[in-house]
Amino acid sequence: MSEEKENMQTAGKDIPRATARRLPIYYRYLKILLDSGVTRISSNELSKAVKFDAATIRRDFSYFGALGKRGYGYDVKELMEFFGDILNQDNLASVALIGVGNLGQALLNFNFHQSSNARISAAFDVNPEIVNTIQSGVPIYSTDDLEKQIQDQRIEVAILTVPAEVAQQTAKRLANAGIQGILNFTPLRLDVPKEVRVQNVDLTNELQILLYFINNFEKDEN
Amino acid sequence: MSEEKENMQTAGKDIPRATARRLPIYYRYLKILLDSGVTRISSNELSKAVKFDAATIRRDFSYFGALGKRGYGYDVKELMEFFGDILNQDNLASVALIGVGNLGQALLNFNFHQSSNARISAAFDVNPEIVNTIQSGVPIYSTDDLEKQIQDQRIEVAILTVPAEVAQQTAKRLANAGIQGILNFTPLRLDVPKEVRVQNVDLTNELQILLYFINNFEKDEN
DNA sequence: TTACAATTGTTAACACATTCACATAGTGCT
DNA sequence: AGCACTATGTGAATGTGTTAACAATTGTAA
Repeated sequence: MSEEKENMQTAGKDIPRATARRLPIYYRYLKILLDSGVTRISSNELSKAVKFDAATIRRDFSYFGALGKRGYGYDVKELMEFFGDILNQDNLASVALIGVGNLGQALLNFNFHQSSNARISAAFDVNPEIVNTIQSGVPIYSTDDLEKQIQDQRIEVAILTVPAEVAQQTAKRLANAGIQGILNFTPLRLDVPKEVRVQNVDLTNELQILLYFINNFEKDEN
Repeated sequence: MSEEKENMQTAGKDIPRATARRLPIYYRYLKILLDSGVTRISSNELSKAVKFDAATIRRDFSYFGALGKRGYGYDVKELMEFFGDILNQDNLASVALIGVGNLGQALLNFNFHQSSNARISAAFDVNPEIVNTIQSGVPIYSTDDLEKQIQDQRIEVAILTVPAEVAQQTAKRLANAGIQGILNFTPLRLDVPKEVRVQNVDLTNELQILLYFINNFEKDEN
Protein backbone atom coordinates (compact mmCIF):
# COMPACT_ATOMS: atom_id res chain seq x y z
CA MET A 1 0.00 0.00 0.00
CA SER A 2 1.24 3.49 -0.72
CA GLU A 3 1.32 5.70 2.33
CA GLU A 4 -0.06 9.19 1.69
CA LYS A 5 2.07 11.12 4.16
CA GLU A 6 1.73 14.30 2.10
CA ASN A 7 -2.03 13.98 1.84
CA MET A 8 -2.83 14.78 5.44
CA GLN A 9 -3.71 18.41 4.83
CA THR A 10 -7.33 17.41 5.38
CA ALA A 11 -8.07 19.14 8.68
CA GLY A 12 -4.70 20.30 10.01
CA LYS A 13 -1.24 20.78 8.58
CA ASP A 14 1.90 18.99 9.55
CA ILE A 15 1.45 19.45 13.27
CA PRO A 16 4.30 18.39 15.55
CA ARG A 17 3.40 15.52 17.82
CA ALA A 18 4.14 17.52 20.97
CA THR A 19 1.70 20.16 19.81
CA ALA A 20 -0.97 17.58 18.99
CA ARG A 21 -0.73 16.16 22.50
CA ARG A 22 -1.51 19.60 23.90
CA LEU A 23 -4.53 20.33 21.71
CA PRO A 24 -7.11 18.54 23.88
CA ILE A 25 -5.75 20.35 26.92
CA TYR A 26 -6.13 23.73 25.22
CA TYR A 27 -9.59 22.76 24.10
CA ARG A 28 -10.69 21.76 27.57
CA TYR A 29 -9.47 24.98 29.15
CA LEU A 30 -11.01 27.12 26.47
CA LYS A 31 -14.33 25.43 27.13
CA ILE A 32 -14.01 26.15 30.84
CA LEU A 33 -13.15 29.77 30.09
CA LEU A 34 -16.06 30.19 27.75
CA ASP A 35 -18.45 28.63 30.27
CA SER A 36 -17.31 31.12 32.87
CA GLY A 37 -17.89 34.06 30.55
CA VAL A 38 -14.32 34.91 29.58
CA THR A 39 -14.27 36.25 26.03
CA ARG A 40 -10.58 36.93 25.45
CA ILE A 41 -7.32 35.49 26.69
CA SER A 42 -3.62 36.10 26.15
CA SER A 43 -0.97 33.43 25.77
CA ASN A 44 0.37 34.56 29.14
CA GLU A 45 -2.89 34.07 30.96
CA LEU A 46 -3.47 30.72 29.29
CA SER A 47 0.06 29.74 30.23
CA LYS A 48 -0.76 30.11 33.91
CA ALA A 49 -3.71 27.75 33.56
CA VAL A 50 -2.24 25.00 31.43
CA LYS A 51 1.36 25.31 32.65
CA PHE A 52 3.02 25.48 29.25
CA ASP A 53 5.33 28.35 28.38
CA ALA A 54 3.50 31.24 26.70
CA ALA A 55 5.85 31.05 23.71
CA THR A 56 5.06 27.37 23.34
CA ILE A 57 1.38 28.19 23.28
CA ARG A 58 1.83 30.91 20.68
CA ARG A 59 3.98 28.61 18.55
CA ASP A 60 1.42 25.82 18.86
CA PHE A 61 -1.39 28.11 17.77
CA SER A 62 0.67 29.54 14.93
CA TYR A 63 0.86 26.13 13.25
CA PHE A 64 -2.80 26.63 12.48
CA GLY A 65 -2.41 30.17 11.18
CA ALA A 66 -2.72 33.59 12.77
CA LEU A 67 -5.49 32.94 15.27
CA GLY A 68 -4.88 35.89 17.55
CA LYS A 69 -4.73 39.65 17.36
CA ARG A 70 -1.63 41.58 18.33
CA GLY A 71 -2.17 43.75 21.34
CA TYR A 72 -5.40 41.91 22.13
CA GLY A 73 -4.88 38.19 22.50
CA TYR A 74 -7.16 35.38 21.38
CA ASP A 75 -10.91 35.31 21.16
CA VAL A 76 -11.93 32.40 23.38
CA LYS A 77 -15.02 31.37 21.46
CA GLU A 78 -13.31 31.55 18.07
CA LEU A 79 -10.32 29.64 19.28
CA MET A 80 -12.41 26.98 20.97
CA GLU A 81 -14.51 26.44 17.88
CA PHE A 82 -11.39 26.22 15.77
CA PHE A 83 -9.84 23.54 17.97
CA GLY A 84 -13.21 21.85 18.24
CA ASP A 85 -13.13 21.36 14.48
CA ILE A 86 -9.58 20.08 14.49
CA LEU A 87 -10.45 17.62 17.24
CA ASN A 88 -13.57 16.61 15.36
CA GLN A 89 -15.80 17.48 18.30
CA ASP A 90 -19.00 17.43 16.28
CA ASN A 91 -18.43 13.83 15.32
CA LEU A 92 -19.10 11.25 18.02
CA ALA A 93 -16.65 8.34 17.87
CA SER A 94 -17.79 4.88 18.92
CA VAL A 95 -15.29 3.02 21.02
CA ALA A 96 -15.13 -0.61 22.12
CA LEU A 97 -13.97 -1.65 25.56
CA ILE A 98 -12.26 -5.02 25.61
CA GLY A 99 -12.10 -6.62 29.05
CA VAL A 100 -14.58 -5.66 31.76
CA GLY A 101 -12.50 -6.30 34.87
CA ASN A 102 -11.66 -3.77 37.57
CA LEU A 103 -10.25 -1.17 35.32
CA GLY A 104 -12.62 -1.86 32.44
CA GLN A 105 -15.57 -1.48 34.77
CA ALA A 106 -14.23 1.85 36.00
CA LEU A 107 -13.75 3.09 32.46
CA LEU A 108 -17.33 2.11 31.62
CA ASN A 109 -18.52 4.33 34.44
CA PHE A 110 -16.00 7.00 33.55
CA ASN A 111 -18.18 8.38 30.80
CA PHE A 112 -15.74 9.73 28.26
CA HIS A 113 -18.73 11.10 26.41
CA GLN A 114 -19.19 13.87 28.94
CA SER A 115 -15.76 15.33 28.36
CA SER A 116 -14.95 14.26 24.83
CA ASN A 117 -16.31 13.30 21.45
CA ALA A 118 -16.06 9.60 22.24
CA ARG A 119 -18.44 7.11 23.76
CA ILE A 120 -18.01 3.46 24.66
CA SER A 121 -20.71 1.79 22.61
CA ALA A 122 -19.82 -1.85 23.18
CA ALA A 123 -17.90 -3.83 25.76
CA PHE A 124 -16.54 -7.38 25.55
CA ASP A 125 -15.65 -9.99 28.11
CA VAL A 126 -15.25 -13.73 28.50
CA ASN A 127 -17.08 -13.95 31.83
CA PRO A 128 -20.49 -15.59 31.16
CA GLU A 129 -21.94 -13.91 34.24
CA ILE A 130 -21.75 -10.46 32.68
CA VAL A 131 -22.01 -11.30 28.98
CA ASN A 132 -25.36 -10.13 27.58
CA THR A 133 -25.93 -7.76 30.46
CA ILE A 134 -25.84 -3.99 30.29
CA GLN A 135 -23.41 -2.12 32.53
CA SER A 136 -23.51 1.65 32.83
CA GLY A 137 -25.70 1.69 29.76
CA VAL A 138 -23.25 -0.29 27.64
CA PRO A 139 -24.02 -3.78 26.36
CA ILE A 140 -21.48 -6.45 27.22
CA TYR A 141 -20.89 -8.94 24.40
CA SER A 142 -19.02 -12.18 24.43
CA THR A 143 -15.46 -11.81 23.21
CA ASP A 144 -16.44 -14.37 20.59
CA ASP A 145 -18.48 -11.65 18.90
CA LEU A 146 -15.61 -9.16 18.81
CA GLU A 147 -15.10 -9.09 15.05
CA LYS A 148 -18.80 -9.11 14.21
CA GLN A 149 -19.74 -6.24 16.52
CA ILE A 150 -16.76 -4.11 15.59
CA GLN A 151 -17.63 -4.39 11.95
CA ASP A 152 -21.40 -4.00 12.41
CA GLN A 153 -21.03 -0.97 14.63
CA ARG A 154 -18.17 0.48 12.57
CA ILE A 155 -15.99 0.87 15.65
CA GLU A 156 -12.56 2.29 14.92
CA VAL A 157 -11.00 2.51 18.36
CA ALA A 158 -10.65 -0.03 21.14
CA ILE A 159 -9.73 0.36 24.79
CA LEU A 160 -7.76 -2.69 25.81
CA THR A 161 -8.14 -3.69 29.46
CA VAL A 162 -7.68 -7.46 29.26
CA PRO A 163 -5.18 -9.46 31.32
CA ALA A 164 -1.61 -9.26 30.01
CA GLU A 165 -1.65 -12.96 29.08
CA VAL A 166 -4.21 -12.42 26.34
CA ALA A 167 -3.30 -8.85 25.37
CA GLN A 168 -1.24 -9.67 22.29
CA GLN A 169 -3.66 -12.16 20.83
CA THR A 170 -6.56 -9.78 21.44
CA ALA A 171 -4.68 -6.93 19.78
CA LYS A 172 -4.14 -9.15 16.76
CA ARG A 173 -7.86 -9.88 16.53
CA LEU A 174 -8.65 -6.19 16.86
CA ALA A 175 -6.24 -5.34 14.07
CA ASN A 176 -7.75 -8.02 11.85
CA ALA A 177 -11.22 -6.70 12.59
CA GLY A 178 -10.13 -3.36 11.17
CA ILE A 179 -9.59 -1.36 14.36
CA GLN A 180 -7.48 1.74 13.70
CA GLY A 181 -6.39 2.66 17.19
CA ILE A 182 -5.87 0.92 20.51
CA LEU A 183 -5.73 2.64 23.87
CA ASN A 184 -3.61 0.03 25.58
CA PHE A 185 -3.89 -0.27 29.35
CA THR A 186 -1.97 -3.54 29.50
CA PRO A 187 1.72 -3.47 30.41
CA LEU A 188 2.64 -5.18 27.15
CA ARG A 189 4.13 -3.38 24.16
CA LEU A 190 1.81 -4.62 21.49
CA ASP A 191 2.84 -5.94 18.10
CA VAL A 192 0.39 -4.57 15.57
CA PRO A 193 0.39 -3.78 11.85
CA LYS A 194 1.79 -0.34 11.15
CA GLU A 195 -1.59 1.10 10.20
CA VAL A 196 -2.89 0.53 13.72
CA ARG A 197 -1.98 3.23 16.19
CA VAL A 198 -1.31 2.25 19.79
CA GLN A 199 -1.50 4.70 22.65
CA ASN A 200 -0.05 3.18 25.80
CA VAL A 201 -1.39 4.06 29.23
CA ASP A 202 0.77 2.25 31.69
CA LEU A 203 -0.39 2.98 35.21
CA THR A 204 2.28 1.02 37.04
CA ASN A 205 4.85 2.73 34.91
CA GLU A 206 3.61 6.21 35.71
CA LEU A 207 3.75 5.47 39.39
CA GLN A 208 7.25 4.02 39.11
CA ILE A 209 8.48 7.03 37.17
CA LEU A 210 7.08 9.32 39.84
CA LEU A 211 8.82 7.31 42.56
CA TYR A 212 12.05 7.30 40.58
CA PHE A 213 12.07 11.07 40.22
CA ILE A 214 11.22 11.61 43.85
CA ASN A 215 13.99 9.29 44.99
CA ASN A 216 16.61 10.66 42.63
CA PHE A 217 15.97 14.37 42.29
CA GLU A 218 15.35 16.13 45.55
CA LYS A 219 14.10 19.21 43.79
CA ASP A 220 13.89 19.87 40.10
CA GLU A 221 11.54 21.14 37.48
CA ASN A 222 8.25 19.55 36.51
CA MET B 1 33.69 -1.29 35.93
CA SER B 2 34.50 -1.58 39.66
CA GLU B 3 32.69 1.68 40.42
CA GLU B 4 29.34 0.41 39.23
CA LYS B 5 27.77 0.86 42.65
CA GLU B 6 28.93 4.46 42.78
CA ASN B 7 27.53 5.18 39.35
CA MET B 8 24.21 3.87 40.44
CA GLN B 9 24.06 6.03 43.54
CA THR B 10 25.01 9.25 41.83
CA ALA B 11 23.56 8.69 38.39
CA GLY B 12 20.20 10.33 39.06
CA LYS B 13 21.02 13.85 37.99
CA ASP B 14 22.39 12.99 34.58
CA ILE B 15 19.68 10.69 33.33
CA PRO B 16 17.54 12.25 30.60
CA ARG B 17 13.85 12.33 31.31
CA ALA B 18 13.09 10.23 28.25
CA THR B 19 15.45 7.54 29.48
CA ALA B 20 13.98 7.58 32.97
CA ARG B 21 10.53 7.00 31.52
CA ARG B 22 11.79 3.85 29.84
CA LEU B 23 13.50 2.34 32.88
CA PRO B 24 10.43 0.66 34.38
CA ILE B 25 9.64 -0.81 30.98
CA TYR B 26 13.11 -2.31 30.69
CA TYR B 27 12.85 -3.60 34.21
CA ARG B 28 9.55 -5.30 33.58
CA TYR B 29 10.74 -7.06 30.45
CA LEU B 30 13.96 -8.16 32.06
CA LYS B 31 11.93 -9.74 34.85
CA ILE B 32 9.79 -11.57 32.31
CA LEU B 33 12.91 -12.76 30.51
CA LEU B 34 14.54 -13.96 33.69
CA ASP B 35 11.38 -15.80 34.73
CA SER B 36 11.34 -17.62 31.43
CA GLY B 37 14.94 -18.71 31.81
CA VAL B 38 16.66 -16.34 29.39
CA THR B 39 20.15 -15.52 30.66
CA ARG B 40 21.47 -13.14 28.00
CA ILE B 41 19.99 -10.63 25.63
CA SER B 42 21.23 -8.21 22.97
CA SER B 43 19.98 -4.70 22.43
CA ASN B 44 18.47 -5.92 19.17
CA GLU B 45 16.43 -8.66 20.76
CA LEU B 46 15.27 -6.36 23.54
CA SER B 47 14.36 -3.80 20.91
CA LYS B 48 11.87 -6.21 19.38
CA ALA B 49 10.16 -6.68 22.72
CA VAL B 50 9.97 -3.12 24.00
CA LYS B 51 9.74 -1.39 20.61
CA PHE B 52 12.49 1.14 21.15
CA ASP B 53 15.36 1.42 18.70
CA ALA B 54 18.31 -0.77 19.66
CA ALA B 55 20.62 2.26 19.62
CA THR B 56 18.28 4.05 22.01
CA ILE B 57 18.44 1.08 24.36
CA ARG B 58 22.22 0.96 24.25
CA ARG B 59 22.43 4.68 24.84
CA ASP B 60 19.98 4.45 27.73
CA PHE B 61 22.01 1.69 29.36
CA SER B 62 25.27 3.51 28.78
CA TYR B 63 24.16 6.39 31.02
CA PHE B 64 24.62 3.96 33.88
CA GLY B 65 28.03 2.74 32.74
CA ALA B 66 29.19 -0.19 30.65
CA LEU B 67 26.62 -2.81 31.58
CA GLY B 68 27.07 -5.14 28.63
CA LYS B 69 29.81 -7.11 26.98
CA ARG B 70 30.77 -6.53 23.37
CA GLY B 71 30.06 -9.46 21.15
CA TYR B 72 27.86 -10.99 23.84
CA GLY B 73 25.09 -8.67 24.93
CA TYR B 74 23.72 -8.08 28.41
CA ASP B 75 23.38 -10.52 31.27
CA VAL B 76 19.69 -10.51 32.08
CA LYS B 77 19.99 -11.17 35.79
CA GLU B 78 22.74 -8.62 36.31
CA LEU B 79 20.92 -5.99 34.34
CA MET B 80 17.64 -6.62 36.08
CA GLU B 81 19.21 -6.36 39.51
CA PHE B 82 20.95 -3.18 38.49
CA PHE B 83 17.74 -1.53 37.33
CA GLY B 84 15.98 -2.96 40.36
CA ASP B 85 18.38 -0.97 42.54
CA ILE B 86 17.91 2.19 40.52
CA LEU B 87 14.16 1.84 40.75
CA ASN B 88 14.45 1.15 44.46
CA GLN B 89 12.67 -2.18 44.11
CA ASP B 90 13.72 -3.43 47.54
CA ASN B 91 12.03 -0.50 49.20
CA LEU B 92 8.25 -0.63 49.38
CA ALA B 93 6.68 2.81 48.94
CA SER B 94 3.44 3.61 50.72
CA VAL B 95 0.97 5.47 48.61
CA ALA B 96 -2.28 7.24 49.49
CA LEU B 97 -5.32 7.13 47.26
CA ILE B 98 -7.44 10.26 47.45
CA GLY B 99 -10.98 9.80 46.21
CA VAL B 100 -12.60 6.36 46.13
CA GLY B 101 -15.01 6.79 43.25
CA ASN B 102 -15.14 4.67 40.11
CA LEU B 103 -11.58 5.10 39.14
CA GLY B 104 -10.26 5.14 42.70
CA GLN B 105 -12.05 1.89 43.41
CA ALA B 106 -10.50 0.31 40.33
CA LEU B 107 -7.04 1.47 41.34
CA LEU B 108 -7.56 -0.01 44.81
CA ASN B 109 -8.21 -3.37 43.18
CA PHE B 110 -5.45 -2.83 40.69
CA ASN B 111 -2.77 -3.97 43.11
CA PHE B 112 0.26 -1.95 42.15
CA HIS B 113 2.16 -3.97 44.70
CA GLN B 114 2.17 -7.04 42.48
CA SER B 115 3.98 -5.32 39.67
CA SER B 116 5.91 -2.57 41.42
CA ASN B 117 7.50 -1.44 44.63
CA ALA B 118 4.46 0.56 45.64
CA ARG B 119 1.39 -0.27 47.63
CA ILE B 120 -1.69 1.77 48.44
CA SER B 121 -1.69 1.83 52.22
CA ALA B 122 -4.46 4.33 52.86
CA ALA B 123 -7.43 5.66 50.96
CA PHE B 124 -9.53 8.75 51.63
CA ASP B 125 -13.03 9.78 50.74
CA VAL B 126 -15.82 12.08 51.88
CA ASN B 127 -18.59 9.49 51.52
CA PRO B 128 -19.64 8.45 55.06
CA GLU B 129 -20.91 5.11 53.72
CA ILE B 130 -17.42 3.90 52.93
CA VAL B 131 -15.34 5.85 55.45
CA ASN B 132 -13.96 3.51 58.11
CA THR B 133 -14.48 0.45 55.99
CA ILE B 134 -11.78 -1.63 54.35
CA GLN B 135 -11.83 -2.05 50.57
CA SER B 136 -9.49 -4.48 48.84
CA GLY B 137 -7.51 -4.63 52.05
CA VAL B 138 -7.04 -0.88 52.25
CA PRO B 139 -8.56 1.21 55.05
CA ILE B 140 -10.70 4.13 53.92
CA TYR B 141 -10.29 7.22 56.06
CA SER B 142 -12.29 10.40 56.10
CA THR B 143 -10.73 13.14 54.02
CA ASP B 144 -10.70 15.13 57.27
CA ASP B 145 -7.87 12.88 58.45
CA LEU B 146 -5.75 13.40 55.34
CA GLU B 147 -2.94 15.36 56.94
CA LYS B 148 -2.78 13.23 60.08
CA GLN B 149 -2.62 9.89 58.28
CA ILE B 150 -0.13 11.08 55.69
CA GLN B 151 2.17 12.26 58.39
CA ASP B 152 1.66 9.26 60.72
CA GLN B 153 2.17 6.76 57.92
CA ARG B 154 4.99 8.76 56.32
CA ILE B 155 3.31 8.63 52.94
CA GLU B 156 5.22 10.45 50.22
CA VAL B 157 3.07 9.87 47.16
CA ALA B 158 -0.62 10.37 46.51
CA ILE B 159 -2.88 9.17 43.73
CA LEU B 160 -5.44 11.86 43.08
CA THR B 161 -8.81 10.58 41.84
CA VAL B 162 -11.16 13.20 43.26
CA PRO B 163 -13.70 15.18 41.22
CA ALA B 164 -12.17 18.05 39.26
CA GLU B 165 -14.03 20.62 41.39
CA VAL B 166 -12.00 19.75 44.48
CA ALA B 167 -8.76 18.71 42.78
CA GLN B 168 -6.85 21.94 43.29
CA GLN B 169 -7.79 22.39 46.92
CA THR B 170 -6.96 18.76 47.64
CA ALA B 171 -3.60 19.10 45.94
CA LYS B 172 -2.86 22.08 48.13
CA ARG B 173 -3.65 20.09 51.25
CA LEU B 174 -1.47 17.23 50.04
CA ALA B 175 1.41 19.60 49.43
CA ASN B 176 1.00 21.13 52.87
CA ALA B 177 0.93 17.67 54.41
CA GLY B 178 4.37 17.07 52.93
CA ILE B 179 3.50 14.86 49.96
CA GLN B 180 6.35 14.77 47.44
CA GLY B 181 4.58 13.42 44.39
CA ILE B 182 1.07 13.35 42.99
CA LEU B 183 -0.18 10.95 40.34
CA ASN B 184 -2.92 13.19 39.02
CA PHE B 185 -5.87 11.51 37.33
CA THR B 186 -7.96 14.68 37.29
CA PRO B 187 -8.10 16.73 34.11
CA LEU B 188 -6.80 19.81 35.94
CA ARG B 189 -3.24 21.07 35.65
CA LEU B 190 -2.44 21.39 39.34
CA ASP B 191 -0.78 24.36 40.97
CA VAL B 192 1.67 22.99 43.51
CA PRO B 193 4.89 24.17 45.14
CA LYS B 194 7.90 23.39 42.99
CA GLU B 195 9.16 20.68 45.33
CA VAL B 196 6.06 18.57 44.64
CA ARG B 197 6.26 16.52 41.47
CA VAL B 198 3.09 15.97 39.49
CA GLN B 199 2.65 13.16 37.01
CA ASN B 200 -0.48 13.67 34.95
CA VAL B 201 -2.52 10.73 33.70
CA ASP B 202 -5.27 12.18 31.60
CA LEU B 203 -7.47 9.42 30.24
CA THR B 204 -9.79 11.60 28.19
CA ASN B 205 -6.77 13.27 26.70
CA GLU B 206 -5.12 10.04 25.66
CA LEU B 207 -8.28 8.96 23.92
CA GLN B 208 -8.62 12.32 22.17
CA ILE B 209 -5.03 12.25 20.98
CA LEU B 210 -5.59 8.77 19.59
CA LEU B 211 -8.70 9.94 17.76
CA TYR B 212 -6.91 13.02 16.46
CA PHE B 213 -4.08 10.99 14.98
CA ILE B 214 -6.45 8.47 13.45
CA ASN B 215 -8.52 11.20 11.87
CA ASN B 216 -5.45 12.86 10.44
CA PHE B 217 -3.80 9.73 9.02
CA GLU B 218 -0.54 9.98 10.76
CA LYS B 219 1.49 7.20 12.26
CA ASP B 220 4.12 7.17 14.95
CA GLU B 221 4.83 5.82 18.42
CA ASN B 222 3.61 7.04 21.81
C1' DT C 1 46.07 -19.58 19.42
C1' DT C 2 44.17 -17.31 15.94
C1' DA C 3 40.31 -15.89 13.16
C1' DC C 4 35.78 -14.76 12.91
C1' DA C 5 31.27 -13.28 14.21
C1' DA C 6 28.64 -10.72 17.26
C1' DT C 7 27.42 -6.81 19.68
C1' DT C 8 28.65 -3.08 22.59
C1' DG C 9 29.63 1.89 23.59
C1' DT C 10 29.95 6.20 21.58
C1' DT C 11 30.72 10.05 18.18
C1' DA C 12 28.61 12.80 15.22
C1' DA C 13 24.68 13.94 12.63
C1' DC C 14 20.14 14.71 12.62
C1' DA C 15 15.40 15.53 14.23
C1' DC C 16 12.24 17.37 17.21
C1' DA C 17 10.87 20.71 20.86
C1' DT C 18 11.24 24.74 23.66
C1' DT C 19 12.34 29.31 24.63
C1' DC C 20 14.27 33.99 23.90
C1' DA C 21 13.71 38.24 22.18
C1' DC C 22 11.81 41.62 19.30
C1' DA C 23 9.75 43.76 15.08
C1' DT C 24 5.18 44.24 14.03
C1' DA C 25 0.50 45.28 14.23
C1' DG C 26 -3.47 46.07 16.51
C1' DT C 27 -5.91 47.92 21.00
C1' DG C 28 -7.70 51.37 23.71
C1' DC C 29 -7.21 55.68 26.10
C1' DT C 30 -7.35 60.58 25.99
C1' DA D 1 -6.16 61.25 15.65
C1' DG D 2 -2.26 60.23 17.80
C1' DC D 3 0.25 57.86 21.20
C1' DA D 4 1.39 54.51 24.65
C1' DC D 5 0.52 49.88 25.44
C1' DT D 6 -0.05 45.19 24.71
C1' DA D 7 0.55 40.80 22.99
C1' DT D 8 1.14 38.24 18.69
C1' DG D 9 3.93 35.64 15.39
C1' DT D 10 8.37 34.14 14.30
C1' DG D 11 13.66 33.98 13.27
C1' DA D 12 17.36 32.45 15.82
C1' DA D 13 19.32 30.16 19.62
C1' DT D 14 19.19 26.61 22.62
C1' DG D 15 17.88 22.28 24.62
C1' DT D 16 16.47 17.44 24.39
C1' DG D 17 15.99 13.01 22.13
C1' DT D 18 16.99 9.62 18.43
C1' DT D 19 19.62 7.15 15.20
C1' DA D 20 23.29 5.81 11.78
C1' DA D 21 27.63 4.11 11.67
C1' DC D 22 31.64 1.97 13.16
C1' DA D 23 35.99 1.09 15.98
C1' DA D 24 36.71 -1.60 19.93
C1' DT D 25 36.20 -5.65 22.41
C1' DT D 26 34.69 -9.96 23.69
C1' DG D 27 32.89 -14.89 23.11
C1' DT D 28 33.30 -18.94 20.50
C1' DA D 29 34.83 -22.39 17.39
C1' DA D 30 38.47 -24.74 14.98
